[in-house]
Amino acid sequence: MQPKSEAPKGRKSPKLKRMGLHERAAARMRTMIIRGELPPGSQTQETRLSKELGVSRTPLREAMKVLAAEGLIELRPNRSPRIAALAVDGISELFEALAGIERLAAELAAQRATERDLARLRTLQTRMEGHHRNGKLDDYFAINGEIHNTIVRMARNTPLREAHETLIARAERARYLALGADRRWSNSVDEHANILAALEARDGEAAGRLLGAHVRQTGTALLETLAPKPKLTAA
Amino acid sequence: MQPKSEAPKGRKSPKLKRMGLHERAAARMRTMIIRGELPPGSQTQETRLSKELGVSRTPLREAMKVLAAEGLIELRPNRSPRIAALAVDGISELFEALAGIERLAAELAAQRATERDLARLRTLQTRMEGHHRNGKLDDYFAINGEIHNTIVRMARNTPLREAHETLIARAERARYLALGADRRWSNSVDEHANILAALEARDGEAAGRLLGAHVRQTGTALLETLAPKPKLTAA
DNA sequence: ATTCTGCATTCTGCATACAATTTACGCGCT
DNA sequence: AGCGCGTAAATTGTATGCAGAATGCAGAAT
Repeated sequence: MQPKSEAPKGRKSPKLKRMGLHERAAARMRTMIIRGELPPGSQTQETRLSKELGVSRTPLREAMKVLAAEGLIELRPNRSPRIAALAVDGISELFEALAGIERLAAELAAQRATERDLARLRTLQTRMEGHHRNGKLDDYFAINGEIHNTIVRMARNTPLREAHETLIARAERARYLALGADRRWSNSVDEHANILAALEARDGEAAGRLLGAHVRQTGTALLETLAPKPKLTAA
Repeated sequence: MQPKSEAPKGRKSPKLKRMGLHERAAARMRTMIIRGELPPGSQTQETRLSKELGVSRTPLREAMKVLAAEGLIELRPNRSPRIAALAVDGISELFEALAGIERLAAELAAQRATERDLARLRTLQTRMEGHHRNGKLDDYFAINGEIHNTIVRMARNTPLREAHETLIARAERARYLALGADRRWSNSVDEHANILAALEARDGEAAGRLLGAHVRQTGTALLETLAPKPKLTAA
């Protein structure tokens, strides 16, 4: 991941103008993979995809390398790239790693957060609670993710943030499968409130412990909704 | 994620034969960057490098994307890629993140290590102590790194292992600068012994704490030897 | 003397063409 | 009929050519 670039994920960013073709191809493929339009385990043909995306094979291949580094696709020599499978084991490991990273981030954030950071976090929390009350699922999820990203940024550690970003990309994918099946809104809101309180108290150990547990629970909840159909373990 | 773990990083792998050109270019550039043959902050020209490596620009550009994802080079639109600078801040953050990851790995490893894992670790520790007594610096470092990697693998968490790998690549680079300036051999050996003991006792908290502290100390020791010449902060 | 402007050069970005490797199919053999 | 082999089609990997952007330089205007 490029250390400097602000939003390489192209998440509805207003300035899509100044993006190279391979970046746009990568962004497009990312969302396609996350949304399941490219099913896990399926094979991709360069010529077909390049026509579909309206670019030539050269930038497409470059995009493939990027996505492979993010763990979204799997590259084999002289063979068609495969969309990475999303096995249950993989999801479990993924959220475990994510929980560990965010725990560390929270510990550091508790030490380094500025008042401005905390204010921003409070604002987000308030907004999220609003969306929670109004039942606005999409907005709720968006703010929720932003809170996690904000905490990670508050840790003021670039490599950590980058590692987090790549893991988040994969997690989004799993989350999309359980689309809105997250029935633990209330728990989640409360947990966020507790984490915020710990950060404000500069209690890094507690903040880390709470955030880690929160992420782990999110993962297990997600796994439970996916449990009835574990067919995702593509060969 | 991927059930069958392979070694896409091609770290001096014995079977270099079946590697694509872009992989070989990436591997070659990796070592060049780690060894400082491509100085931090310097710019790379595609045509020049492609001639130097004996490949065309296409696979070289693909290799660039991979290295950028690993954080070793920095890509700017329509500009020459730059070898990532190694600022003091960056090194500090890097080892901080690395310490966090390895702490988590040790905690998990304490739960999941098989007897075989522990036996392997004991063997490595013995060998390392041997190299330590004989003053064999290179071998010592090799075994040392292998111990860390082994502990991370013992955590049985693929995403975590992958994140660790990319961070290690950058750390190797910093370590190369302080080449052998690590005067804390004895400390390091003892610390490793304590970590091993904690793992054998299945005490995850202690193992994590010890390993994290160990990595942090390695980082600070490295920074101290680099302190007199902080010129590495390329613009 | 300095700065702005326009042009020429150089380099990146992309597309296309070519080579190598894999996969598919059909023929012949057992 | 089943299996193995060889050839052809398809697909990935690599090289090259061309267009657009950035950089450097020269000259003119202030």
